[in-house]
Amino acid sequence: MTDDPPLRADARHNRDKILAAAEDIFLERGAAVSMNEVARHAGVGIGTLYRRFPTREDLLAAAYSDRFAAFAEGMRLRAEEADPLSVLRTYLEELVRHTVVYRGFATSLGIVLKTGTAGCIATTAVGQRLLQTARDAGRVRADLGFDDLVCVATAISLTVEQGEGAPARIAHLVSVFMEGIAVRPPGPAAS
Amino acid sequence: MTDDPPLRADARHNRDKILAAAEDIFLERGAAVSMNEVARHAGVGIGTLYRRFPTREDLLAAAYSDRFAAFAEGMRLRAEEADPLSVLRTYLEELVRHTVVYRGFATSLGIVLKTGTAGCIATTAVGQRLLQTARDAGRVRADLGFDDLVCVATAISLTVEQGEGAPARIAHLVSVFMEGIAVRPPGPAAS
DNA sequence: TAGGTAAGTGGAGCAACTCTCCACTTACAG
DNA sequence: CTGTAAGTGGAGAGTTGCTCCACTTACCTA
Repeated sequence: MTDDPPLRADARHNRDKILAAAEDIFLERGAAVSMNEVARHAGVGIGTLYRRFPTREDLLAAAYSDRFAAFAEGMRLRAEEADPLSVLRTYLEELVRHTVVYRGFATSLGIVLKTGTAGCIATTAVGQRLLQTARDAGRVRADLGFDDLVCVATAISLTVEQGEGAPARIAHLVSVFMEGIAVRPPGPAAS
Repeated sequence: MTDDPPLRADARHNRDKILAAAEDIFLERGAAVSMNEVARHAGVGIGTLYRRFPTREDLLAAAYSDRFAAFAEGMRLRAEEADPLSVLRTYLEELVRHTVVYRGFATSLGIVLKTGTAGCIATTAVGQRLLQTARDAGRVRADLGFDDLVCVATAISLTVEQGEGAPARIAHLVSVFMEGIAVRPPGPAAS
């Protein structure tokens, strides 16, 4: 969409330093770490940081871009699988798994996905496509939107973060969302 | 649990002023408003506010206590109704409805419910009881805990907040979680 | 009714944060 | 080599959350 003018060599170098430092420090101290600290850790001035990444979400999105791009590509390859519900479940589980990599990232997920980073665009696009496929196959309620999926991923990430044992809990909560709370009435088992 | 010593008359009066101001200002500006502003609006010093409510969650919980207490009492009266699923659905809907009263409260719901306020204790207790009843009747997944319900309520509150038209959307999302995302296999319609 | 005292008060002040602005520096095209 | 547009860093303004403590006051006791 926006093809920004190419960066000068020194600027590009600083950008890389910032991203490397952000990755480090977000992993270690969570996504709410102060911008000053990121700048100091990267060895650049605070002004430089803000010039390149005007908001925290921009920085988070950039730091996540590769991760999200790889995730989206992986899901794209599975998009044509036989069972669209199972692919959708995997998508949700993975999205949460990536979200909880940085502690405190969950609350920003919705905003970050809208920043327009390559990885975020790809993640959104493939998610919408998986949902559409499942909907077309009549396997998913017609009134379910992609925003609902993001909402669910956010909530699960939030609880997983502030609770203890993670991976099993993610699968469990995704399953609650997929299968519902109520027990299915015992009918003829359809495939 | 903790039966704190009774407050002096002036302290009690200030506490009431703070709660009234908090209610006002949370309604108008959301749950993230600054503590300074709450104190100013209440006409007390910031020190007084912090002495009485050491954390924002404590203040939120206190401001919500009456609301939650009334809600819990209402649900308690319906606990013996014939259909435990329908009561549980109502519980979820109401919990969300109360949560979205203050914009930005959703993310704190889990923490606030654990603060030990009378209303919060009652709300938790009645929710656990409704869930237990539904579980005993085999109408709800056996692996579903109260924390999961809170997680669901958080998720719904989050999307409702940032979306538009509210009450229908709440009912819709609650239904998504109650019945699941997947379309039911077309079988003989069980009641 | 007075007086001692523990409880309560308010706000100055500190530390930490976000973000802007601009005087200086530097890469690079011509 | 040089002009200049792009880039830099950090001082500083404006907000917060929260503490601390010199003062004030309600309430018990005699």
